[in-house]
Amino acid sequence: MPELPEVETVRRGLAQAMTGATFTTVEQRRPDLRFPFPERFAERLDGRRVEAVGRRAKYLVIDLDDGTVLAVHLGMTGSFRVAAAARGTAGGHETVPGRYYHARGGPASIAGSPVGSPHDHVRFTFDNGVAITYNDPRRFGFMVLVARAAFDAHPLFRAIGVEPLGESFDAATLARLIAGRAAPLKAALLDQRLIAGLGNIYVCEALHRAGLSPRRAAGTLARRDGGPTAGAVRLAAAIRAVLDEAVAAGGSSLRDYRHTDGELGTFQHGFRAYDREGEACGNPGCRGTIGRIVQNGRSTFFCGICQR
DNA sequence: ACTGGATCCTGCCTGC
DNA sequence: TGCAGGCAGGATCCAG
Repeated sequence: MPELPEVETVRRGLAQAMTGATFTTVEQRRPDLRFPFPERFAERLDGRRVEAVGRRAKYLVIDLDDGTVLAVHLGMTGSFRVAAAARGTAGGHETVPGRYYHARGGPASIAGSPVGSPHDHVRFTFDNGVAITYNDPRRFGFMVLVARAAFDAHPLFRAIGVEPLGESFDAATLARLIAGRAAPLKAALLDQRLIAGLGNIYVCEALHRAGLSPRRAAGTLARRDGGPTAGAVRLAAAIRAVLDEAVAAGGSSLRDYRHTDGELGTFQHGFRAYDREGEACGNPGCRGTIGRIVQNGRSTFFCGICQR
């Protein structure tokens, strides 16, 4: 689900709501998500103050005042909803997360019930009056507690690759990462050990913008001396551009993704390839049509005419 | 080294 | 109308 732009949007919402606040209640409604919750999860959070809400790849990284990090992965369908502190009267009850939305249609339902969805798995409350609920129908998400000092060495995080919006990501870095690789570009860009945070949507979009075939061997974007080809320069720029634009739009809303305040991201309207099978390729001067193939079990959308 | 497939889950959409 | 099957933003594991 959520790829880098969606996780970054969630991060901003959580940072606004919980930075500086102290956990007063942690209600854990089932023993596991994708993995079991950490031992004594609620007790270990209770009374802790949130120092910062960060992001690494597709993980939310919440630093606590005792040197512990609460790291959260949203999987495919995880979401947080923030119910604001009771300043003013916003209707008396909060809306409920986890409603499903059609990819192209409007909301299937907006009205919330005060009871809560069966997929609300964790509810945090804070001393500033904020309540934050984690909802995850498919339960591919998970939460872990890690000592800050051990974070970089943790098995989940030690192999994570470069941040594509970070200063160190450029064409030269991209070329170095994929030099010598025979795997298709699509697979290489989805590999979190190389570049962290891209998923199916933004890989399709970046390759389309760069005019590169998802089937092409990744290593062909590195010159023999390891430097970037013109294609690598285009791809690095396309990755950064599409992520920047998506973050600015608050991410893409398909099915169940929403901001922590319930608003929808709008970048799905900016898709040029993803989920546009049969539609005209929008690249300048190209008269091709977007097609769909399956690579590594995932749909790839691309134009066979201008993506070489 | 890479690919394909299965797996963890639930729910929506399509087609029969 | 019902129901089975396919598919979905992630990620890991295994066999070949």
